[in-house]
Amino acid sequence: MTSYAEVAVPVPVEGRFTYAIPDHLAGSLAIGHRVLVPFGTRKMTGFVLGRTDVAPELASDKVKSILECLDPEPLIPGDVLSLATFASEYYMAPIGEVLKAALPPGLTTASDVRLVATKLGRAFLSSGETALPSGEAISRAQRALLEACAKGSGMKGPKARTRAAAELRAMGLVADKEELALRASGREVEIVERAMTMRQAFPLIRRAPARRRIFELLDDGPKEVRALVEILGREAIGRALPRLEAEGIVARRQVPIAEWEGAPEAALLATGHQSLFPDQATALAAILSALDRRSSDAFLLHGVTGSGKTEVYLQAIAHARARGDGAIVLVPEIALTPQLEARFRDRFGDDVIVLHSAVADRERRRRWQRLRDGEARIALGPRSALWAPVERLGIVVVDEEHDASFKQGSDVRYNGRDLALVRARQAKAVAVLGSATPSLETLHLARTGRITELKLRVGARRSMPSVRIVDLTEERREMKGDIRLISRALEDGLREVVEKKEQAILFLNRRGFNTIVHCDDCGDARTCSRCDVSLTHHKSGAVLRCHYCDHVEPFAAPCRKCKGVAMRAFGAGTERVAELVTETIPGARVLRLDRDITSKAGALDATLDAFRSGEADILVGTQMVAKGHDFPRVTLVGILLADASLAIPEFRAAERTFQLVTQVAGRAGRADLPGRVVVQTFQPEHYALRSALDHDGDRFFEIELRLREGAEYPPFARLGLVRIESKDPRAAERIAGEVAAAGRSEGARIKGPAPAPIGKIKDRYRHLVMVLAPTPAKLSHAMRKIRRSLGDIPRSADLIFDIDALDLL
DNA sequence: AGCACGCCGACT
DNA sequence: GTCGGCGTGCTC
Repeated sequence: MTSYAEVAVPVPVEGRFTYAIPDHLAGSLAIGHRVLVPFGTRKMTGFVLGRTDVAPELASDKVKSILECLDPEPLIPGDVLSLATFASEYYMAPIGEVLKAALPPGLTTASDVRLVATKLGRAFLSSGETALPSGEAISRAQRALLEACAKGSGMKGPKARTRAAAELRAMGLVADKEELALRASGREVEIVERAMTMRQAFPLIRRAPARRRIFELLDDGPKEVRALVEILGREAIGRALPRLEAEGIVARRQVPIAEWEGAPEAALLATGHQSLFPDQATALAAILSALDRRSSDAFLLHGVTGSGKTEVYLQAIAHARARGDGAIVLVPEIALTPQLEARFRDRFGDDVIVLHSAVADRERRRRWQRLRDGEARIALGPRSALWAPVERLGIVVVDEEHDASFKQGSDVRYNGRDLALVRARQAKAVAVLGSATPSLETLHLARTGRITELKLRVGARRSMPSVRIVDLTEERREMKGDIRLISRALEDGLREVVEKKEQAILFLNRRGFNTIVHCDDCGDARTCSRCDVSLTHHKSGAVLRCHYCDHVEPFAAPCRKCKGVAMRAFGAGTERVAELVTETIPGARVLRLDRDITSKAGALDATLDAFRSGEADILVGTQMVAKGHDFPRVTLVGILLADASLAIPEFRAAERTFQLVTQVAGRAGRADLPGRVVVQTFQPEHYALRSALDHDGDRFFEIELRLREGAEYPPFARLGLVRIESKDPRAAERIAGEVAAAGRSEGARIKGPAPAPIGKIKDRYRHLVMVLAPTPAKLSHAMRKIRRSLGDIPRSADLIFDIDALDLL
């Protein structure tokens, strides 16, 4: 009897595909195995989700067979697979796509067929003949194709399937070359061991220090070649080891990793614990007790910057590790917080695997494999680290849980923080969400008793900074309608900082030089020709840039409306501020930190290092400066326009502002150097600002929760967003109407349809429909119904279903 | 997503 | 006459 496998294929089509299992795999193929399958005209890597003996309800000639099993053992751990299944359903994303997002890059690539020139083909080209020895002539199209195939690694794509290609193939001038899908490495390690005794070897290596050193290192048994390389360096090993081997002094061999007992045991007991403050100790005790009970409790670790959340994570993880459990730690952007990585590294050494996208694909696969093999048990990384194949998961930490970067903005629109809670629950692991400014969602979970809130008040390492508010409305009145980018109060503060050789951070949530450029003749703002977005003036290149599509045009280009050429620029971005500060503060050395700077590789680290080591006095930046960097000499933080983020038209604007201002202000001051914050704003009385500056998070949460409850917005409802995009504005509007109608007839609470706040990006018109439901299950049901009930959607339109959407622009 | 198939305009 | 444009439908 034939048996079948349900296979997930990484394509954006819903559902699983059923393949027949060939006899030779019938005994071994298991759930989680990676397989090569024929898919349409291609071969693709799929994942076995299940096995069945029931023949699929398909014409039998349609059922194809699995070609190969790609790994000796199932690649995907069971718990990751079940989490992926959950995510696929919850976020309405095809399972194959979820798995693609969950695994390190390269493990899901399809095999590639390329058309390459054969030896005969190359010989023919270099001979310069126009006809083959057989007398057969070759057409111009054939020759062009042959030349293309002879270049580089050959060619692929539709051109490789033309008639000319078939003819060349028949003549033997070109051939298909198949590159197989990636295979997991054989999971073997290369080891070296002694092949003779010291007494025998000694005369041979006495006068060769490198060889002698290697031999000595093998005294207590075989060692991994990799370990020797780490100790003595690649060069020394490269020279000495082959000679030792050739002389029969040592032997090298490959052993399966499972049999390799020389692998160093990861340090189970971490060292270097800091002593804890009472709040930290209480919080830790609660977490440890849950760990000991294996009770899958979830906690909110709520504490301001400097209250010592990281130390609690570290000790909780150390405890889990001592019990033999693994850990996952999610951070917003690991690349922005090298210090956090260093602390984990100090405490846990090789037991930590850092996974971020800056790591090359090969290395990411290697690290992933180390976790899979249980060689390291702590995964640290951004959102995607959620999927790390950590064995026996004991604890999941989400640091800065409110951070929007945990929500993936494309493909599978999952929220890493939310899935972390799911994964922890499934694994019976403890979850710890940490933040100084928790999301309303998490806070609501705590207030309704579904997770336990652990509060950390400020520790002795830091005192609360003093705050001074500059009311820009008043400032404008005094300045007769003009406002200064940097108020007198802030300017004085900066001067003082520079004089005292301390440091300051200036925060402005806008890049560029001038933010708005108007035509002097008709007054029209220069907007992007492809997006509904004002262009930003970047002085360095004398260009206007669109921050949504990166399109640039010269500053001097004529107005699109009236063709006028006189332009006037208003507003300010970080670039302008940096210049202004350099001009107005004598002796100030200024660094800038924003995406314009960090788009160059390594520039971020270089800037942060330079500032930390005191090469500059003032750091001007966007929200990047708010992330968890530790700058001990910063005593002044200036927030240039605190209400900028309040102007964003979405219901979370106040929450974002509160979080941002709190985070930025938290950069100021240490116990020994008290900090000051100068805040410039047009709305000094706004509750989000007031609460942030009074360090009164509770007040903010009470007000905001009441507003959300009144409006029945999250966290008092679940929000799904349907975004409709099309090059055709009328089609987008029409479909949005249909979506809203479908939602209403399903009984969901609908807001919209409406043009998106950013009505057009990259020449695609955008409309939004918000779907609100009381529970996740009901939201899911409504969204599914909407998707199914829609009639004919032109292919040119895109429908994006975003569950628990954060980005409403 | 890719890829094939299919039906209409400018060129060897 | 064909090469190639992108609309449409399918992938076990």
